[in-house]
Amino acid sequence: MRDRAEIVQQLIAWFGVHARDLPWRHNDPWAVMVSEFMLQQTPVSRVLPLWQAWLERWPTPAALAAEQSSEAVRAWGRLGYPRRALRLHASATAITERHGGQVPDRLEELLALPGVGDYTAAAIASFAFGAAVPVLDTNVRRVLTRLEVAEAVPAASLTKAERARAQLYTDAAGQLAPRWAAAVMEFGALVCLARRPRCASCPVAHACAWRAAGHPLPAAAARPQSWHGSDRQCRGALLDVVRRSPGGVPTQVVLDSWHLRAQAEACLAALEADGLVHRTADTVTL
DNA sequence: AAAGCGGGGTT
DNA sequence: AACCCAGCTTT
Repeated sequence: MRDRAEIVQQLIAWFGVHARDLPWRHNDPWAVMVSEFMLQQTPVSRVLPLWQAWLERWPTPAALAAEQSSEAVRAWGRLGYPRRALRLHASATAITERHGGQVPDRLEELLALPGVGDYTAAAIASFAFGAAVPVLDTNVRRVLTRLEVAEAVPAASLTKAERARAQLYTDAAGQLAPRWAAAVMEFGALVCLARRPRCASCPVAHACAWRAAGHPLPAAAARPQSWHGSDRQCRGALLDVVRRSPGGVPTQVVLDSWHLRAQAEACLAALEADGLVHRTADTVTL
């Protein structure tokens, strides 16, 4: 019989010893929210310096909402997925207008904010407000899949079974649910690693079905679109040219920064449609 | 369910 | 060169 309460207790104990001292863990809900946006598909090490600069400049949602969204895109720099900057700015505006400038604490209200999905809503509710909700990020999905399903990698998309499983652990944690949420995520990030898990220093190896099965390898994953020459690389290159030129850049300079004219035209149009750049007669601005 | 969206560090 | 990273939105 699986003793989830024991696993919860052991990983919380592990967390007490090994948790990183990440700055957003002892800051206000807005600071937590900014960190969650930046951490979407982005490693902690790259987020740390930008998060600090962002909060010094915009310490509240109202402060960010008072700026043009283009300033948010510029400050986002090369963190990646710049639409996150637009969505964070739009969320700050919504919080200022609809929530009196305070980050909401209910899942339903959080989910209504642009750029906030299931994971981010649960993370803010748990980490900033102490809500007893499952927080299912890529780390937690991997940990629970290995513990109970005996597979190295979770399914491509979140399943009902995973949600139900995560809920069992949250229930088992009781009052310690927020602590559990932080602990199991940290455990996935530091020990139960995707590539080379450190099973020798795992406090719950005794309960791991994947380990018991002999660490079967994952099925070969589908190849993503190659980066070199992709629209994503093109968009990033074009946006970087615009971002580094206060006051705007001639359209021709932007287009000439990419080696394929047709692709550059299409990507610039897409960036404009996304609201990441704006075009006047013959110049491009943020 | 699958595709599109960034960028950089690690292996 | 492939893999990975505190995902969200649209189709």
